Amino acid sequence: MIPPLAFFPTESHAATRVALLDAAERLFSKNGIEGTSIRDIVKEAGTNLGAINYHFGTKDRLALEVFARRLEPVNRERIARLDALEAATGPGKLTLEQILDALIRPVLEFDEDGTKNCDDFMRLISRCFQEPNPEVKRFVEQQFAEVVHRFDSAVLRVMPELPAGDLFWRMTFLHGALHHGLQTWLRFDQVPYAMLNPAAEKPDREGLIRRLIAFTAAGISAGKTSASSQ
Amino acid sequence: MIPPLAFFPTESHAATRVALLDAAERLFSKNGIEGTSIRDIVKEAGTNLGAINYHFGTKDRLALEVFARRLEPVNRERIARLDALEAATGPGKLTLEQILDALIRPVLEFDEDGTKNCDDFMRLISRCFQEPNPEVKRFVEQQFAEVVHRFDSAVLRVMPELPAGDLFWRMTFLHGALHHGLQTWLRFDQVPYAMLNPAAEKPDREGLIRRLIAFTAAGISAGKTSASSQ
DNA sequence: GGCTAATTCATACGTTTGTTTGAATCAAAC
DNA sequence: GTTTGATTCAAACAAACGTATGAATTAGCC
Repeated sequence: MIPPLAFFPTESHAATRVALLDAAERLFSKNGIEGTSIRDIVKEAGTNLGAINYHFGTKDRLALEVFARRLEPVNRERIARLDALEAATGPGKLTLEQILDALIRPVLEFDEDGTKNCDDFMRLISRCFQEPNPEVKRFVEQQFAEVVHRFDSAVLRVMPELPAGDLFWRMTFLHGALHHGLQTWLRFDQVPYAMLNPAAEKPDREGLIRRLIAFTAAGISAGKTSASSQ
Repeated sequence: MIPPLAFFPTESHAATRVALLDAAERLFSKNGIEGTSIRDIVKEAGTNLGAINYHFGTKDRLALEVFARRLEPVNRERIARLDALEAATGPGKLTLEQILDALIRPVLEFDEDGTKNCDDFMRLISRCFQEPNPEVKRFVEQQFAEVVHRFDSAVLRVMPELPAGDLFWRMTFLHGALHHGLQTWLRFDQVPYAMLNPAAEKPDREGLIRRLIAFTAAGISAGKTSASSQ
């Protein structure tokens, strides 16, 4: 019998389905997609091998849904915050820090609505750009393209003197800093060069956001005679 | 017969050995370690399955040597350049940009002595922090710890007013920007949001280095009243 | 040429992989 | 209480996996 595969997250019509997604998310974030077998997943989810075939068909589609389930809400939230910002203050009146806050904060805060397992997915986010799985990669990059386009425009409006070619690379560096910083923050207690460094401290979530914004805002406005704020 | 496994790169006593390393490097960078089978590797290297057992024993040790072969020279070069810099000008007289140049340039330039396949390994570098293989991970982080320690001290000397806790995170962001930027630069022609953005251009190697240094130097000296140079 | 050690090769072993199947179980409707 | 459709389960499939083995082949030295 052909599994009833609605293309994307229809509804969590079965608890088994979300248990599988959670288990896969946790194991993928630890061992990667290729490094996780569907037997590991069903064992962690406390169910059976056939459940994967029934709910997702193949491992590849399961992987795709693992990413889609989290990535879509995060990116929707990013754009929604930017919209709200531009609606509240005039589009030209924004500060760079406000824009970066809308871009960065949803990635670290998207468990506010009660979503659990957010740590596991945050680990996944920083990994998703190097995922070799072609379906997953295409989805991630397509999602990403939309966010980049919106935020590029917003930054350009508050920094009209910045060449667009420069902006592309600075936004690329920003995302690298964001993902690697997030990864290091989440695994702080297991990162040897963090443990060995007595001066290194793990800030709370808000502290990390503040540091990220300070660093990337300065990087994006590099070359200007003075930092954009403070 | 037990394979003659000297612990680390003894000498490339056999052409087959380096052919295997090259092939593994290329395939690992494309598909990850778990996503690459040793059968793929020996096929790419034009040799036989037994060759891996003979030269490396196991796949895990092959993976370790793939990383060690390139990472050690790169990190040696980074520290050597910093040493040379501090020897030439007094340790206190350095600029932040000079220090970052010593940190960033060797990653992008380490094929000067004729090492080929450098592109493949550059792709690997940006991936090595999320490698689940425990032996590889331990090696990478240990290598990294030494570099971080040396460069943290150097930066602190030119920016004595920067709290050491801030420095740790800013250097973390720097490495994220470096690796993700490198990854994007190498795959520029395949990155959809780069192709779709008419303003995005792929600079030459020197241009990428210049942009990276400008961005990270500004980020590290964020909060100061004026940018450190230019 | 003949001996020795190093290297390559074809082949096989036991596991684990993703996927499939068909029967068992469950929930709700009639 | 029986029927129906959805869901779970144990079992099995072929294929691919990492590893091991022993015979061929090669290269260097006497």
